Amino acid sequence: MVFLGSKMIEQAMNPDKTNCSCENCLLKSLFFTHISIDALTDICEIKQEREYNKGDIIISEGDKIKDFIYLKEGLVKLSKKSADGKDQIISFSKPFDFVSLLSIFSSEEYKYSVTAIEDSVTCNIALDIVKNMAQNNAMFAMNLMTRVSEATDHIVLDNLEIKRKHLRGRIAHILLYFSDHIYGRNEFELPISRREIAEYIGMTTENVIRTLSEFRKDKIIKIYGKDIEIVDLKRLKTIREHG
Amino acid sequence: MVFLGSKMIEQAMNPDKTNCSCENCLLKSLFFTHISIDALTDICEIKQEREYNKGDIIISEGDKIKDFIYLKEGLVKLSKKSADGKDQIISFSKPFDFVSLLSIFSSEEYKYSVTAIEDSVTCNIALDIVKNMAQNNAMFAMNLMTRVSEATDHIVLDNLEIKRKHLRGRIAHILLYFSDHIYGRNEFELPISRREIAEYIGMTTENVIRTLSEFRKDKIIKIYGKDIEIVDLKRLKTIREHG
DNA sequence: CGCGGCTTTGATGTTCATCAAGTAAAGTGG
DNA sequence: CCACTTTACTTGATGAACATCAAAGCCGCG
Repeated sequence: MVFLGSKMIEQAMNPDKTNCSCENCLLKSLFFTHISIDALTDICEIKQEREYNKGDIIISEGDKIKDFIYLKEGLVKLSKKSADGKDQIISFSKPFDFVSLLSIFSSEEYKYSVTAIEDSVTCNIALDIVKNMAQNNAMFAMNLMTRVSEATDHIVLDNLEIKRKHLRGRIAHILLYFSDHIYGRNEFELPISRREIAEYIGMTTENVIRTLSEFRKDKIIKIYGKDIEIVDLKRLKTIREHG
Repeated sequence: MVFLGSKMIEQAMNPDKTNCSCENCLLKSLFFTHISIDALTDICEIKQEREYNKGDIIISEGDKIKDFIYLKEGLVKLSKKSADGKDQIISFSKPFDFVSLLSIFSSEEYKYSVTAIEDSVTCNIALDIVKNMAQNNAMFAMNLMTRVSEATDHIVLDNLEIKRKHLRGRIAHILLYFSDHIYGRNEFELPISRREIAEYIGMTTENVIRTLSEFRKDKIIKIYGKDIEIVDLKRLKTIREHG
C-alpha cells in the first residue's frame, strides 16, 4: 500500500473529511499504513493537540499514564530525579521519536519527566484507545513495537558512547549531536543550559563551561552566549573519537 | 483464562502431546495466555533448545537476526565492542528476561553480543514465526511489547543509577545486584571477572580490585577468589547510596 | 614447563569535583 | 521602571578520585 495512493483513495471516499488536520500530520505515516480510513478519521476527532512553551513540563515523573503522547513539533528532554535530588537527563527527542514510549506498556506511571526545551506541540490520544487499536490490529502493534525498540536502542547506544569518553570527548559528542542530529547545521542556539549539558553527560557544570571555553580558545568553536558555531569540524570529530 | 485451567483443557484435548517439554517451560506463561492450544503444540515442535557452557558466545554483534531467542536457564551478559576495541557490558540477563529483544524489531542484525556467564539453555524459535504470531495475534504482540518495554526500562534505569555513583558506590551496586537480584543470598560465586565488572561499571580493572580489597579490609565483604560473602550488608547498602 | 590471562599492590600523574568568588542575565515585587 | 533576588555563567585554586604504568604472584592449559 503506497502512501500517496492511500491518501488519494481516502480523499475519494471521504471528501468531506479531508480537512481534518491529521491529513497532513506526519504521525499518519505511522498509523495510516495499517489503520482503516474510518479508524483514522475517528482518531482525528478524538486526538488533542497541546502546545507548550520552552521550559514547560509536559510529563512529570510519577504522573499516571493516561495518554499516548506523540511529539509533533519542537524538542524535549527526558529526565529523572535521582535519589539525592539531582536531575539526570536521559535523552533528547525530536518529532518522529516518541515521547511517552518508555514505560507506557510496562508501568502505570511515568518513570521519567518530559520537558519542552523548545516550543513544542504534542498530539495526545487516550492510551486506552491506542491499546485497543494495538489489540485489534496486530500490524499496528508491530509498528509501534518497532518504534519503541528503535527509540530505546538509541538511548542505550548513546549512553554507552558517552560512558566510554572523557570530559572533552563527551562535550564534543553533545555538540555534534545537536549540530548533526537535531539542527543539521554548524551554528545553532543551544536549547539547554550548561547545567543541563552536565546533567546529560554526567559531569559538573563548571567543567562543562571550562571545556567549552577551551574549545573556544583552541578555535574549535565560537560562543556567543547560547549560540554555538562549530568552526573546526574535523578537530571536533577527532576529539569526539579520541578524547 | 486461568493458567492452570488452560493447561487442564489442553491436556484433555491433546492427551498424546502432554509430554512436550514446553508444557513445563515457564516461557509458556508468556505465550500461552493468548495463544491457541494448537499453536502452542506447533511451537513445541518447531522450537530448538540449545545448551551453552559458561563463556560460550550465544550471539555475536553483527549476526543476522534469524531466531527469537529466550533464556530458559543460566545467566548471560549483553555487551558491545566500542570503536576503540574495548568491550562494554550493557546488562546481565537471567531467565524471564529476554535475550534477543533489543534490536529484534528495529534491526536486521544484532547490535550487541550475548555471552553465557553461567551454563545456560536457550529456546530458539524462527523469528518469522514469532513475527507472524505477533501480526496475527495482537494480544500476543502486546505481551511481547510489555516484556520488551520492561527489559529496556531496567537497562536504562540501571545505567542511570550507575552513572550518578562513584567507584565505591558502583562496586557496592553490582555486589548487591548479584546478591539480591540474581542469587538471592549473601554469599555467591561471582560469575564474571574483575575486568568484566570494570567493563560494566565503566572503571578500570585495577580500581575494581583495589575497591574490593578495601571492602575486605573494612570487613564489609569476604573474598575467596571468585567467592564473595557480604558480611556487613547495612554498610554496603549505605555505600551504594552515598558513596 | 612455559605461556598467557587473571589478579593484586604500589607509585605516579592526569582528570575531574569541589570550593570560592565574581560577573552577567533574567525574573520579581513594589 | 527600578531595586532586589535569583539563576546562569565564568574563572581560578585546591584536593580528591581515578587512570596509567610497572612489577610480581597465581593459575590453568597446551
